[in-house]
Amino acid sequence: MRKRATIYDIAQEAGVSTATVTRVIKQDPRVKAATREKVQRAIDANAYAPSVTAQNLERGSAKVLAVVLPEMSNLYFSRIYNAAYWEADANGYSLRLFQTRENQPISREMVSELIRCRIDGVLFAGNIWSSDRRDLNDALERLKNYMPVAAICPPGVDLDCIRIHSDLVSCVRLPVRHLHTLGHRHIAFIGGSMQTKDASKRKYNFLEQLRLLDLPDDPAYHIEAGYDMEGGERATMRLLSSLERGRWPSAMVTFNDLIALGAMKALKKMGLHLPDDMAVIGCDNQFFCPYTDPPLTSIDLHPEEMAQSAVRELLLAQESSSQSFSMIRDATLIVRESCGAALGYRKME
Amino acid sequence: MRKRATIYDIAQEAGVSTATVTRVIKQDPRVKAATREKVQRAIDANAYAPSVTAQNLERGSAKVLAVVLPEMSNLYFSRIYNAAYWEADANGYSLRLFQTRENQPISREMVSELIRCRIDGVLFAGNIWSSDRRDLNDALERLKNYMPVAAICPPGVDLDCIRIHSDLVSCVRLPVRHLHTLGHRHIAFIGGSMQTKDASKRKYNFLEQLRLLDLPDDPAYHIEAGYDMEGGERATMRLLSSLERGRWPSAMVTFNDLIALGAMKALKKMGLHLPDDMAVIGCDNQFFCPYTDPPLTSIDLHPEEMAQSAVRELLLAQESSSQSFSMIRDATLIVRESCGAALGYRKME
DNA sequence: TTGTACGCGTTATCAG
DNA sequence: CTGATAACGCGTACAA
Repeated sequence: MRKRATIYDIAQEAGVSTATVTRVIKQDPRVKAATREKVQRAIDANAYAPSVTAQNLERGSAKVLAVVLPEMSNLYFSRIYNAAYWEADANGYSLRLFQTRENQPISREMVSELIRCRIDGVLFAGNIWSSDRRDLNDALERLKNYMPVAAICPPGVDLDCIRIHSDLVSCVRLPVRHLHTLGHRHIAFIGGSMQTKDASKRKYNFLEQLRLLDLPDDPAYHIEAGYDMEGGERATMRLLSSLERGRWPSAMVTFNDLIALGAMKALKKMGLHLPDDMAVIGCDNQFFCPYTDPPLTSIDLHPEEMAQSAVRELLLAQESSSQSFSMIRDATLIVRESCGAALGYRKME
Repeated sequence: MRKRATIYDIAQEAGVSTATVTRVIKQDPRVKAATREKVQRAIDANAYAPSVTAQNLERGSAKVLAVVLPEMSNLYFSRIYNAAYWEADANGYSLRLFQTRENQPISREMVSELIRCRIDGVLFAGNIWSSDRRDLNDALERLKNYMPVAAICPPGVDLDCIRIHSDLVSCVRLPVRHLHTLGHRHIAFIGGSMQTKDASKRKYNFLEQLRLLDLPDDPAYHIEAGYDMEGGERATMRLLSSLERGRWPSAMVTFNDLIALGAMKALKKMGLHLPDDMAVIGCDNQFFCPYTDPPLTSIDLHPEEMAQSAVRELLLAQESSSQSFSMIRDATLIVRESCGAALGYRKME
């Protein structure tokens, strides 16, 4: 491992001052061609590159944004990360990822770490909103003293920071209306876990939609399912086995595509055929949706755009210090074949 | 945005020197209880936390590892990242992700950036090995002057760095033997793109296996497919439509699970039924494998363990400067139902 | 037990 | 056009 050359070494070797070396590097025009060349030679000879750490200290900022996410098992989060990464990159910032341990919300240590690292702005996403409101607000208040804070969160979360909301109304209205149009009247909601703000919001909106469309609401039709395939599979088995066949719903709206995947497996195991015997709608429009059998109709929440906006606002907030901002990106229904719509089905009851 | 307190502010407020403040923070026992308390109060009052940037400058290292990956669309890479993240974390290091643009290999700028940031060790993964060997070696040589370098790469890559090899022999031998055992004789290989070291290695090993098992080798049976579902779907259509029905293979080994997903869709579109009409084996054992229809038999390359080893060796190499190391983690066949094995099928010809 | 003074590698300011 | 020098925030000898 070679010893790193410093700006002093270069200055000495070129017989100039450090200031001149900096000027050469910064392409400052007011430096004699001969001098420039001398310095450049020394730089090349030593493969010299200024230390970012020292630059950061001098500048008083490392030009780093942070994104705090629950462990990136779910592709939804890597989409957020990716979009944020390139948006930061485009603005000359780098992005550091902080992962929270297994469903643990933000810890005090993580907040400290964020502050100690002199992060220039932080974006939160994922279900950290379920944690104790007091703790969360404390953490936020502490952070806000030092950096702009943004969150991708359900609408109505009363956090005092830049809020980018996913459209949890459309997110459930769209599928319900779609199913209604196709003639379905008995629709189930297979959701996350209801302690979560996100899931409970969706369930609330779901019931609201049923009411609006004058559809029957059977309490047995909304059921917790966690956030992954296993959860979806189990929840579906539970739902169907707890009801006699005649009371089965004819369609299911799921919290996300992973749950839908599990649900579809359960349905197949029960001998049901999609979309004839059961319609299914997922959420997140993940990469595998076109490749399930049948291809899964889903909702796109546009996480990339949300992340991009978040980063932009974070960067803006650094100067204008307008810490308050709130926007909502509406959801889009992507119709495939898991409800039969693309096939021209129409449910008759 | 509050002005950050520095160690000077604290020292002044507590009426002591900066050295004492440091001692209190570092829990140095040789400091009078009264003084300690005074200082601690000042620290708390200002929510003071030492600047990591300054610490880094002083220490001469930021305790950062880097991992260079092609854009994380493929879950395979997030598994690597995640494992590396926690292993680094457990050792007091943080992990920075550098993504290469759309199939571009390592750029000169990225190498410079790595050096400028005083990264303490870098891990490469993904198909950057296809790039011009000269460029790659230059980049590596340059990097190795400043930090240990590790790579997760196909066996036989003659890179002079810490090499963690995925087992590209077992990775294709296992599926071929499995299929052979089940009575298949006409096996196709739907692979990445053959300019890639990885894919061409696998194809080579695939042919080797056919020879060993005395199976017929039809050139029409190996076909490029890229790396995603679309590629797999197209390749499969191409394969089948170019052959009259009698010459169709009875089984397909695919480069990865995404390709398998696409292939399964194509097969269904052609009216083929799995596993009766065609057996399929994927690679990577991704999360959705148990949820395809039928559940997809796949190979686990154990990317997590490879990443973990890589990080460990990187950390070790910092001191011992033993830059050369090479290990191989063998692959595991995960049998599900896409070949009928779990169902007790046996092909008769 | 505590304080002084310097180094870490840059950049910016001000003088020349 | 170029060179000293202070500052960035912290840790650490060394001294007291």
